[in-house]
Amino acid sequence: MYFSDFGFDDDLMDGIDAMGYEKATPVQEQVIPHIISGKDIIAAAQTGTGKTAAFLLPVLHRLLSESHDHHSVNAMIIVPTRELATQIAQTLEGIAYYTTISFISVYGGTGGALFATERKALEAGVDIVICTPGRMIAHLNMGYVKLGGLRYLVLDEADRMLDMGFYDDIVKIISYMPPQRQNLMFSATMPPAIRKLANSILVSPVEISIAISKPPEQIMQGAFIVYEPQKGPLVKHILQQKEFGSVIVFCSSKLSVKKLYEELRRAKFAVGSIHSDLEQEQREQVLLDFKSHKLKILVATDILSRGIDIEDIDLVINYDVPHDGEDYVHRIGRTARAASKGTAYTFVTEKELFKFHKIEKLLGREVEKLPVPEQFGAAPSPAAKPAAQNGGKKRKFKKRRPGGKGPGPSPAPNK
DNA sequence: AAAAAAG
Repeated sequence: MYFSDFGFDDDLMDGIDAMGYEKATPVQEQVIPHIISGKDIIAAAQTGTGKTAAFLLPVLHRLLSESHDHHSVNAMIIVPTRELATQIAQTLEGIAYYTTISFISVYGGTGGALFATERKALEAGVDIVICTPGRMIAHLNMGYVKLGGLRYLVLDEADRMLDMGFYDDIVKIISYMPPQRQNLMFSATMPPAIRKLANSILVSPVEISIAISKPPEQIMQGAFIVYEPQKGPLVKHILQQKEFGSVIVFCSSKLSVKKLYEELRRAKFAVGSIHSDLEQEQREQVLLDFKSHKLKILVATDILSRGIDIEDIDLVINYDVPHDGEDYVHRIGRTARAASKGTAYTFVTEKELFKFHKIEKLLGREVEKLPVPEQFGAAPSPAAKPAAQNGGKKRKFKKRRPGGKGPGPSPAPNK
């Protein structure tokens, strides 16, 4: 199906053409007609599937083809991270270029001048607002936000937002909205908490499921089973191979990001880092530098694992094993965008083997174990299971009581 | 079990 088949507004079509969009993705094909017909939607869809345009285009089309209140916010898109808000605003800027639609992104970490600009827009009315929850609540608390004409609510990365503890914030923001509105909810996964949220805000929604929780086939996945001290030298070794262009190295904590960033910086790599301890201005600058290839390597927390679409990343390194399979899929999905090829390496220490096996289970296949180059010394055996191999080290798990009954675990004593 | 988000 082509975008010209949806009957979009002419000015909107000009923007679509200018962006080079031609064929609709499966998500777009399924979601757009329902949104145009006014239905509430709950969609299981991952990033990189064209999800953003799937909700932006029909909402824009409806705003353009129906009369709406110019002295109110008309559509609100709530997202989990500031970077995602910025990215959606950029996409919107492109496709709405030839239209009269006004929009603003509203998120924290920015100074007084920007806050005042946000306030003006929210007070005077703006067609589309893209926001993170905290900053929106700050504005709502001041009482000047005009939501009387709000007719569209989009919750993007809903599962992520709940993970981050935004449930109450979302409910609070919605409590300011008129009940007559169209609700669109997008989530990579559909755990019970998402169902609950959906039940409480969606009205007889159409359910759409496209996402299979699997990474694209064209990503070459590999894992290095290593000892912790081997990680630093190994990552430098890989980064020195000149065949890679842009690389993202994911760590599972801010501390780990900071340490690795310092180590790579001292080794004279063109490296940047991004995590929530940085000033918003730095976060944005680093991302710009990375996108413009001034920085070839970006060390990041999971702040970048979801939703962020950066072109030409050909290698993702998981310096730490991600906390769950979903995070893994999202992280490595940063590479091989738009059907290009990509490589994803994961460093797995003995401690993380169990976690990694769980991820492989979710993937439904084993990730190839790559040999650690000899110069880094002996590595743990890939077959090692934390419980099976403890080469002389202290046993970490509890000994079964001698009189213990049956094969089941004995009750753990309260320590 | 960690990240992110309001100052």
